[in-house]
Amino acid sequence: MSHVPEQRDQSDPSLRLLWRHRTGAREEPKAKRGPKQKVSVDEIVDAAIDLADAEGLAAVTMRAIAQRFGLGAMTLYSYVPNRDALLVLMADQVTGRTELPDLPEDPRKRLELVANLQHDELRAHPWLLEVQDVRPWLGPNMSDRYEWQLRAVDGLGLTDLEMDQTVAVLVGFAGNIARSELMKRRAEQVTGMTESQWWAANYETLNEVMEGSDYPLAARVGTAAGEAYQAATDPARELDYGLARIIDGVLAHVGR
Amino acid sequence: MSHVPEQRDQSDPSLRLLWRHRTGAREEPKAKRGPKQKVSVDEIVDAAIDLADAEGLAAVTMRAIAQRFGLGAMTLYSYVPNRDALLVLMADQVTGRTELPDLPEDPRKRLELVANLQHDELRAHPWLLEVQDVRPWLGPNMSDRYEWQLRAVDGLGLTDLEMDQTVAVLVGFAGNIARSELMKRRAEQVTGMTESQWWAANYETLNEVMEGSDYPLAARVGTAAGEAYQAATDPARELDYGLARIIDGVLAHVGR
DNA sequence: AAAGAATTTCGTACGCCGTACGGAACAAAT
DNA sequence: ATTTGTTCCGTACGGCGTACGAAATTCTTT
Repeated sequence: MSHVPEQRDQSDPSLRLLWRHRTGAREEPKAKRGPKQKVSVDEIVDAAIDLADAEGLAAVTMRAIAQRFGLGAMTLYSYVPNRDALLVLMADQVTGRTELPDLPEDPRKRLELVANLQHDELRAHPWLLEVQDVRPWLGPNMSDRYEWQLRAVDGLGLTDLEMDQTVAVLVGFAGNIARSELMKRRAEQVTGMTESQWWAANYETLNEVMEGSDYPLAARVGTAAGEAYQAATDPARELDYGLARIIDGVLAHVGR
Repeated sequence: MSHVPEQRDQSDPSLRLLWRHRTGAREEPKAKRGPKQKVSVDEIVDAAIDLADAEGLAAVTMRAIAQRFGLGAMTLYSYVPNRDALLVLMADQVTGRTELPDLPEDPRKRLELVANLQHDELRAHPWLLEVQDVRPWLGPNMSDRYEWQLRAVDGLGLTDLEMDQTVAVLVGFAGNIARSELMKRRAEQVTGMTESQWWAANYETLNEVMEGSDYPLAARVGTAAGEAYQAATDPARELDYGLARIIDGVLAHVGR
């Protein structure tokens, strides 16, 4: 008999897992053998998201998740190929939780909405910032998101390439704001002091150690920025300035 | 005898380590006891940087670094309090390696320079992106950098607060570009296929799995972007578009 | 010169992590 | 009734950061 050379399936196994819910109409529940599965992939992913929200991504260990269901650690591997795949599933699943509102008419408002939605989401689930480092994965909910983002920049007069890049700039900026907020929170948590307390505690040491160097602008601007950030009751609006400049630039580019 | 209540030193121990080289003129070499140290903090940090450059931040383990000097793993802890502190030292030390060029007259060129310098550095040392997550630390070289960045946006007519935010936007954008480039490289390394090979290998699966959903814009824009990124011989210039928009916005804001 | 004190070196060990492996329990197909 | 493919999961391996304490080394003090 002739033997077809095995044509190994090069396709990524995570893909089918990501799209498990809306894979083409013909689902085949096809009764499987072995013990009934005690939980579902969705439950596992949800539990992992809960854990990450509550205690950070580092707390999302296979053992910790399994324990939530009274399962052995290795049992998870019959639901998910490995931890990284789980992180991707978490990212897509949590992305699906925020619904995508209708886009306003006003172009500026549209672009603001794209950035703000991303920012709010990242504030609610800061661990997404760390997962992003794994892969820009294309799950169903992330695909929906991307399509929605493109709709927001559609019709402005941008080229296809510019549309993609504009979305990237907006989303990336929102991510940077979220990241800086996260770092601040983490710093306070690790040191056990607020930012101003830290500065007070290290004032002498800093003076002593920086003797010889001088930073006229940094000193002036730094304290100004410090006070402003501290005074701001709503730090979420830290992104207003940068966002305004970016949108100005984009709208000017397309001649509005 | 009266007893002063111990007034524990709340100052961060890493600070003195960071500024070890330019701490106030009065250095006290003050002969210490015990065996001579076989290496220096700088050598350790440099070795760690080499490792990170060559094999990524994950390869920077205490054991691996120690081995480079023929030392026991625990020996490093007499030079550096812990791994996180070492990462901060690495970040500051590598920041000191790129010299800060004179700033051009033209405001636009100044802002471009800030972003490009950051981008080039992150391309050369991608692990900096992961270290940033640890802390926005203020070492000597990072302070120099910040001061230089502020000089670049000084005199444009921005408020102090806006100066800080403008620098943050530029530097953050450069970081995002670097991050996306890094993810692309990593994806190719992990899958063992180029990006177009991956799309080819998963074409069928994607079609099958996305049956039912449709992404008109994403399909059009995605392929356009994909081809463009692939065609670009110099992907480093991926940042041109976003950078131009951001700078447009900033310069418009100050009325130039 | 001898004793004491402070430091560096580093072997061992602990508690984590992801996960490879293989056996047992189970349910469907034969 | 037997085979076959799954699920569940205990055990174990290698790797990580690092706490601890002993040994070695060097300066300070007697």
